[in-house]
Amino acid sequence: MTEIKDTVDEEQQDFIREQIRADLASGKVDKVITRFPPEPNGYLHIGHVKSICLNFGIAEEFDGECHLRFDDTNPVKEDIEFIDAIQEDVEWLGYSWGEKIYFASDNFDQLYQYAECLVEAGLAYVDDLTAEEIRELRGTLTEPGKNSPYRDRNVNENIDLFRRMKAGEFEDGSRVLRAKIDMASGNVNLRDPVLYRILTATHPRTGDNWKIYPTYDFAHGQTDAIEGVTHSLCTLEFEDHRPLYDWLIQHLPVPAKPMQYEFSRLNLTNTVLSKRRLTQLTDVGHVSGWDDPRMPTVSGLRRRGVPASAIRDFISRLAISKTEGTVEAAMLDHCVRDYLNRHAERRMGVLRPLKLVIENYPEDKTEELVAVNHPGNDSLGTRKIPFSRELYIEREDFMEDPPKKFFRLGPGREVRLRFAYFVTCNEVVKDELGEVVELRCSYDPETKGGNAPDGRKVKGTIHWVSAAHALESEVRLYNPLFENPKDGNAEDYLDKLNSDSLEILKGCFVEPLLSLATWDSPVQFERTGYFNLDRSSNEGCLVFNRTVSLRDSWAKENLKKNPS
RNA sequence: UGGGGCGUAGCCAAGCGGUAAGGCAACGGGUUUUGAUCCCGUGAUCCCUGGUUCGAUCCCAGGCGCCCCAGCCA
Repeated sequence: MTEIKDTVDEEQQDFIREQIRADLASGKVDKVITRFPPEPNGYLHIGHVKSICLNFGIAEEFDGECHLRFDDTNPVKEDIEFIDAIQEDVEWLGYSWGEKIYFASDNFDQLYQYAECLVEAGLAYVDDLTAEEIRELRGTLTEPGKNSPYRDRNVNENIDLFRRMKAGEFEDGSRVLRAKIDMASGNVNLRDPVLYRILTATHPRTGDNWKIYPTYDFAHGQTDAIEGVTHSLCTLEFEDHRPLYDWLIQHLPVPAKPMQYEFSRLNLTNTVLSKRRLTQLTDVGHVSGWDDPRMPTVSGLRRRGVPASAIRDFISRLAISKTEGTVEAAMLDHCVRDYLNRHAERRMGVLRPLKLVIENYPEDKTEELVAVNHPGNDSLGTRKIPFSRELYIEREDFMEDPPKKFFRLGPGREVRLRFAYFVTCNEVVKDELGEVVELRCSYDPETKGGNAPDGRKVKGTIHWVSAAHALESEVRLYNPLFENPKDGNAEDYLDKLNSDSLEILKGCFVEPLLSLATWDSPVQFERTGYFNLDRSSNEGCLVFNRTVSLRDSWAKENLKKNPS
């Protein structure tokens, strides 16, 4: 291990940055303004992080700014809880939005004025059709739509009706404001899209002031323009909306002409990244909440112990492109391990304990052995670990009838206890069921620290914990939400959930120093994985989350030999 | 003959007419008081077919495949 480096930021190149460089060079824009526009109807997930890193990242790189903007145009779905959670997540990821947080709802007055402009210009009309009727007249993907009978109302009548919609004179759903574009367009978004609808709901910010709310299409581009956004970056599914985005900007007296560019969203294997589905998982109770450590949400990853830097590193290895693909979860795991390997201090913890008694070690003796906190980074120092006659080792580090290539403990075999002594197994104690319950061993006092003066080598080194000093704790192991890489996208994804996604281990033992653990101080339990303290932990019962396991080529080889 | 996109190794991708970067995964090997880390090594007739060109992953034409759109969701 040579240097500790969290991010490697070379000049990133992608078609969006290329476009920005060109716009800057040509003088089309002199300051880049982007925006991250979440709708506060759910928690942020790692897919959103791609957009966050892109938008905030570009602002940093080009010395511009990125607005955190809540796209709060639909009060029936949105909630203050999500507004707060989203801010916390963006901040935790390491981005700042300056003094001002933007809300689409800040512009409701201006947006309304713009709508009247469109009506005045004869480019929008109030339609009395029901939602079903509108759908029927919209045509299909291969057949053109038909004009609404209300399409040719005169300007005065439209203005009057629109104002009365605003005044709350009409029922929900009874009327909408539509743009007058082209019912025969091949692009369905241009077949007189709805701009305003009547909604009776209390808005998180504007309360009951408004009876009508702008749709995404009407609010988004105009809000971009009002805020001075220069590059409005969104995902591929909005590509079809760009003509409408441009049409509105072109026909309205907006202060700027933002441009929309689309990139592909992030898809990850073995999980699900659809907000609708994540909402369902939490609502139905398949997981404990939005921050369940199995969730691909920012809060879930955080609770699981994934550092923000690792997430950002992962995103930075992704490319911004227009090709839709699915990134393997192994890529994320790699980034998490890479960061944690460099930063996490090492500790010892025994997940599935097996008692080991050193018969030639004094009953009343306790030694303090020195262990390094990080094998590749001396600056992290050392610590002392108590050692005594009775220890716990990992059950899987002992085999009664071990194969040749098994380097660990077995009857008559000698191994090294990490940072301690060489120990040899003399006797295996079993209970009445024939299960191994204890190992009787002897140690070599000459091997203190782990080296034999006579040059004798052992092939295996195992971790341990002193029985009298260890802290009992609970350890939670997490596995993917879906065993099959693609099942998160399956129609019946709920039926395909991995029933082993959470494994709770009780009666684990960890070294005493772990009493100082915190949720944001990741540690490596040597030879097993990276862990952090769960927020449900308390003094009476420590609870650790396994963030990610260590790579295990031994286990992998065994899996190949006897797949089960 | 609806519209809009996309197609480079198992996965993500660079490439912008001069003869296929990089990362992940996988597989070998070395070091190792974590079977971890680290180090070294191994993989492509660029969806197909024609055309333009001295030369095409890149340009043109025609196919094929995949994705998105018919919310008063975003």
